[in-house]
Amino acid sequence: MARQAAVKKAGDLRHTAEERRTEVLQAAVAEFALHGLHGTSTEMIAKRIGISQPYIFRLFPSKKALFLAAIDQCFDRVETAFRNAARESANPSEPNRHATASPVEARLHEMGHAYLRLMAKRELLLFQMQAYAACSDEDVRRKVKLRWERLMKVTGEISGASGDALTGFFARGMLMNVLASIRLVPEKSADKWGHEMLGYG
Amino acid sequence: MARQAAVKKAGDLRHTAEERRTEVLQAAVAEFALHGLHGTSTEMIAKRIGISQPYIFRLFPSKKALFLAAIDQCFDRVETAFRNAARESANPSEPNRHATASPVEARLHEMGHAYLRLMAKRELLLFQMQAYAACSDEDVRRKVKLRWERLMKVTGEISGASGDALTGFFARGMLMNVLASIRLVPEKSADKWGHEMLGYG
DNA sequence: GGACTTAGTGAGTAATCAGTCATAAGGAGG
DNA sequence: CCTCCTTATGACTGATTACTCACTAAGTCC
Repeated sequence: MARQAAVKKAGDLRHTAEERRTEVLQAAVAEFALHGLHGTSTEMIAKRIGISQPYIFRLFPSKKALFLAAIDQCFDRVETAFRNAARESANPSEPNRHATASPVEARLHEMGHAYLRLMAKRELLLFQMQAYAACSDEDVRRKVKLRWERLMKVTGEISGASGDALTGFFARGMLMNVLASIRLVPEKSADKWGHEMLGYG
Repeated sequence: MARQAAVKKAGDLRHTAEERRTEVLQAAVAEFALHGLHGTSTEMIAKRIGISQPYIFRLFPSKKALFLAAIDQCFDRVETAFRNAARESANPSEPNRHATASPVEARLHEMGHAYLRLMAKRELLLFQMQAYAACSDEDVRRKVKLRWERLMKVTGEISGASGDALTGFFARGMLMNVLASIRLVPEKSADKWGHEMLGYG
């Protein structure tokens, strides 16, 4: 707060390292999503938020470390969205949509919608594909594998689903990822299509 | 034939441009699968088959053109495998495995197995992921989209499946791709797991 | 054996890259 | 005012890149 009391020359401010780190991370997700680990230069990331390229290396030890942090952020966002969706489906703020569905189905339904909303921005969607593609790198693979295991466990726990229902849920999600990556589905009808795809039309 | 009559000093032979092109294409699939479009240098590809790096550019106009050719080859192999599988399931050389299944189910079953066999080599599997990841490039995206549309059409035609059955078939395939990419599944039980995953256990 | 075509390479180029380092400059506390 | 810490950059480096070009040599036809 003391810092905020100082006069603000717009855009001239210095930020804390922590603020910058999150900025860089966000920019990194955006750039990595478009061009992948090897196709993205640290300069691209720096330019996106208007800092110098060397400063990236003060905030992250290497480009790969930044990529790994981006993976964590990506999975965190999915996990959070799933938790919120499951919580929302607990107190039915949306009445009479699927009165006949079981609680488990209702939660999966809500989580499917949450996933669609998250991926509609395309940034997370494309970054996810880049993360899978970069899995020939052992560090990347380890991290992605770890987060997948955790996501499946968490998803099973909070939805109550298991076995075929859970597998089917993730399977439809992955197909959606691919088809959305290549824009096989007309943009305009993506919403409707997504809901049908996920089996909750 | 006239060419073959000449004395062969092992390894000293010159090949036709066409032979080299297929060699290069094969090497390209292997390298691109591991390191992606941007992570693979033309030198890596050249070294793999023991030719000079500049010669690549006599056989293909650019690195991207080579990548696009690799995409075609990848989808061709899947398509061929599917066609063969459907043909095989027509004359039941394997009796009494699923006597109760409908012809459509039997064909999908056989095609699922064929896909597992193809992907077991991991080369096509990983290259596929690289192709999806490279879809921010418009030329790549166009080609992948085209081949996907064609693959879905062909698959529907030769299997007789449609709607949910077809969607489910591809969805399970994509989930398998991802989980196999990150080796989430223990290598030893991959076969059994794959069959269960595809719903034909 | 000589002329012509085709396979194949060595040497280079201009550009780009991740990462380093010395140093500037903003702000807080005295 | 001065001191000290942190934010931030400019200038650089050695390595790597896709791609070009002039050239060699192998094989073919007459």
